[in-house]
Amino acid sequence: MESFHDSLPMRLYRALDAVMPAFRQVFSEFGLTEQQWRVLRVLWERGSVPLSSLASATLIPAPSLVGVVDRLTRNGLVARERSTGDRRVVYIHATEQGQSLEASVRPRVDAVYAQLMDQIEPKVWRELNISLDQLTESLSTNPNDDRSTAPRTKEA
Amino acid sequence: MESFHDSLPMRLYRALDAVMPAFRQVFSEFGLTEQQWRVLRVLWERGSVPLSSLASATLIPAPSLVGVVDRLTRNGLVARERSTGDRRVVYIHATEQGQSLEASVRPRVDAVYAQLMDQIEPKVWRELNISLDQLTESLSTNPNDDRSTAPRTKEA
DNA sequence: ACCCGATAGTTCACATCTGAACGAAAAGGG
DNA sequence: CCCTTTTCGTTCAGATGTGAACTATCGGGT
Repeated sequence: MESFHDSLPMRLYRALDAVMPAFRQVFSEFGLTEQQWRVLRVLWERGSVPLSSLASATLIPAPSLVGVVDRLTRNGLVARERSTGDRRVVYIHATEQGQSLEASVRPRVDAVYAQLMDQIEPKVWRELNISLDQLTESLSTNPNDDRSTAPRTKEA
Repeated sequence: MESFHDSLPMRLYRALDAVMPAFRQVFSEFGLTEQQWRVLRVLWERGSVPLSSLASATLIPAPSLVGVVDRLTRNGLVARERSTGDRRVVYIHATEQGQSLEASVRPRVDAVYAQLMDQIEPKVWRELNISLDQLTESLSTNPNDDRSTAPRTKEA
């Protein structure tokens, strides 16, 4: 039997607690929060993105994302623009100022990431990525399957 | 090179997003939040615990934990009691009502956990646990090591 | 006994999460 | 074309996260 301390959720939370502080320190040096950085990171990569897509790409729930975008807008880093086709959709894009921020922040964050990878055995790193993907994949494919009647076979 | 989507933090967040909703649904059936359940879970296991120990055991930062304990106290599930020896320390323990809750909640949560394990290949499950532990271990042991001068050997 | 640095719990300000609800606009069916 | 259902962004209320600061208390050294 498994104790609370060794449960999967606690293991995941501990891993994040070990990984994230180093990144957050860099973010704060540029006046950014973790979520604000995630938003910018996606906008740098994709240009203009509907808010709903931004939510799924950043893993920030929509109600939270509204506030994050509000504050980024107030700071002049991003802007909203309502779609002309589907007027329910709101596109978010980085402003000039938001764009230019990439050149200064990215290298610093990438350095932390490289340093992170350097502290871990490559073998562990690979297995960790694979296991995490398989976990997420398994759960999102068959969330509430009835395993008592269905065969254990993977249908992928 | 690795995209933002495939970075380790995002993988960890996605895993949690896949795992936790099923648990939270059970918690809410009993009027508990995830953090409240974590506190009770530790108190059931250890009896009376100083708030600082409770913080590290539940991975809830102290300032948040104060509020969580406040609300649990208001609901009659836990109680504070100041240590007689070191009067800075505050011990938290479950009340009768808090204790009795275990019998109804634990089985439900354990069932979700069993169902979770059932959706994952045992091999993946084992490797995931091991990898997560090694990651956390590596980062908490040598947070800012200079790997350029030190040998890569593990000192454990 | 007195001073000082460390510790435990707390408070504060601000940002984010969680789940429910809401209004506007679009999509689908009769 | 009207009605119903969905979808998208948003708002709301309550709970939690994050980092700084503050109080009471403890421990060590003098």
